[in-house]
Amino acid sequence: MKSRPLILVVEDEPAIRRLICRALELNGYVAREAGGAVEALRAMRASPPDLVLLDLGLPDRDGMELLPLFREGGAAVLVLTARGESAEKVAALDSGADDYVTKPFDTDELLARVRTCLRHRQAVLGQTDRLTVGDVSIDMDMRRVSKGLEEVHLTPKEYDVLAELARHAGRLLTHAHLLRAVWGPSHQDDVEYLRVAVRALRRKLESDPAAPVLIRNEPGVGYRLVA
Amino acid sequence: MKSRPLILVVEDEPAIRRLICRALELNGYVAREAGGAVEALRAMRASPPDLVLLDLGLPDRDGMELLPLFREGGAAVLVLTARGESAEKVAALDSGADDYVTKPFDTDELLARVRTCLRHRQAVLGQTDRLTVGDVSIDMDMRRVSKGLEEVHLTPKEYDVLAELARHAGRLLTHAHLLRAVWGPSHQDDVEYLRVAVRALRRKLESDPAAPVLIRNEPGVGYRLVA
DNA sequence: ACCCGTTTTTACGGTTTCTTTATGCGGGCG
DNA sequence: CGCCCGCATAAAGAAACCGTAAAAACGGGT
Repeated sequence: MKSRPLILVVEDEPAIRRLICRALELNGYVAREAGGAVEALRAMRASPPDLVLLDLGLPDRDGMELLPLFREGGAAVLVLTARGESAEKVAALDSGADDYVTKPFDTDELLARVRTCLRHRQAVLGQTDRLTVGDVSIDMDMRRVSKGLEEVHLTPKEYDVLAELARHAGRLLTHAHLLRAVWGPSHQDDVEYLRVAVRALRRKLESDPAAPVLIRNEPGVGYRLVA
Repeated sequence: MKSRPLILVVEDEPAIRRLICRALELNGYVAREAGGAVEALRAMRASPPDLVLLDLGLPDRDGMELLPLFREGGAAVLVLTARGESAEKVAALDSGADDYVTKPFDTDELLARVRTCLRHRQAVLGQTDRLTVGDVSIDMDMRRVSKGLEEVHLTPKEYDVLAELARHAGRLLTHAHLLRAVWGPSHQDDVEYLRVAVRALRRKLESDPAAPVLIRNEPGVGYRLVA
C-alpha cells in the first residue's frame, strides 16, 4: 500500500459516487470511480486498489459476483448499498466482505469504517509501508527514511536491512533470516556484513548509538526493531 | 485460536446477555458472560477470549476504557451498544474496535459480523502462537517472554528449553527429549546443562523460585510445564 | 583511467553466554 | 545410621558473540 491508499468506488448513481469520492479525496485517499461492473473490472486490472467500496445494485451485473474477484485481487471490500435485508448482509460478509454499510450513511462513520477496513487489510498483508518509531520514520513506498525533520541517507544495503526489520517490526529476526533476505541465501552465515550494516544504521538513526533503543540485539540470535 | 472460539460478552442487561450467549453457543462458540467492567477484566485474565462483544454503557466503567485492554490481550472487539451517535462509532472504531453494531440488532447479521471479526483476527494473528500460564506469557512468533507486564530477557538456550516445554505444555518431557531438542542428539545425556537452564528459567519466571509451580520436576524422568 | 561512495574483509577488546566442576540438601534403602 | 542418587545452587573458566574501527576491494560515472 502506498502512503496514500487507493480506493475504488463502484456505484452506479453518479451523484452519490462523486460525493463519496470527494470525501475520500479530502481525507488523503486516492479515489477511482466505476459506474458498473465492467468498468470496475477494468479499473481493478489497471491498478489494483487497496479497498473497494461496492454497491451491490449495479445495472449490468450483481455486485455479489464481483466480490470474490476483488478479494482475490488483494483488496479489502466494504459493501455500501441500499439493500438492507439481513440475508444480503450475511451473504456478503460470509463471501469475504470486510464490512457492510447501508445507505443512507453517515460520512464520518463511513470514513471510520474505511480506516478500519484498511487497518485489517494492512494486518493481513503484513506490509506497513510507513512506520514511525520514536522520531524516525520509514517510508517503504518512497524508500525514504527520516529522523526528526531531516531526511537520512542510507546506502542500499543499509536500507534493505532496515526495511526487512521494519516489515517484521517487533519480531526478532535471526542473523540467517536477515542475511538471506538482504544478501541472498549464499551469504546467510556472513554475520560480519550484518554487524557493519547495523552499526551504520545505528549511527545514523539512534540518538545515542552507544545505547541503542531502536535496533536491539539479542545475543546469539539476531536483531529486532522495537515496535 | 481453538477449534471452538471463545467469546466474552460484556453487557449489563442480563436478558440481552443471555440471549446473545445462547445464540453464540448454538453456533458452536464458547461464550463467557460479564455484567460489568471488573467482571470483564477478571474473565479476560482467567482465559483470554478470541473476541469480545462489548456494550459501552456499563454501570461501573465506560466501555471505551476497556477497549485498549482487550486489544492488547489479543482479542478482536465488536462493539454492540445502544449508543447510535456517529461520533461514538468513529471513536470506537479508531480506538481499535473491529466492528460496531447498534441495538436493536438482527441476530443473523450479528453472527455474520462475529464471523468476519474472527476472520480478521485470525489473519492478523496469523500463526502467532501465544501461550499464557499464570502471569507469564510466551510469544513464539516474536520470540518474546514476559512476566506480568515486564518483558523478561532469556538467553538462546533458556528460550529454546522453554519453547520446547511450551510446545508440549502439560506433557512430561524426558531429560533426553529436551536435551536432544535443544543441544542436539550428541548431548542427550548431559543432564547438567538442563539443570542450569531450568534454574535460570525458574529464577526469571517463577514468583518463588524455591517453590516452582511453572516448571515442575518429575524425579528421575524430566520436566513439565504446567498447562 | 581516475575518483568517490559502497561493500567486503580483517582485527581486537569487552561482554554475554555456555560449559564444567564443586558443594549442599533430602529421600530411599540397605 | 550412613551411603548413594537425583536435584538445586553457586561459581569460575572457556567459548562465542558483539561493537568498533579501519583497511582493502569493488564498481559506476565522468
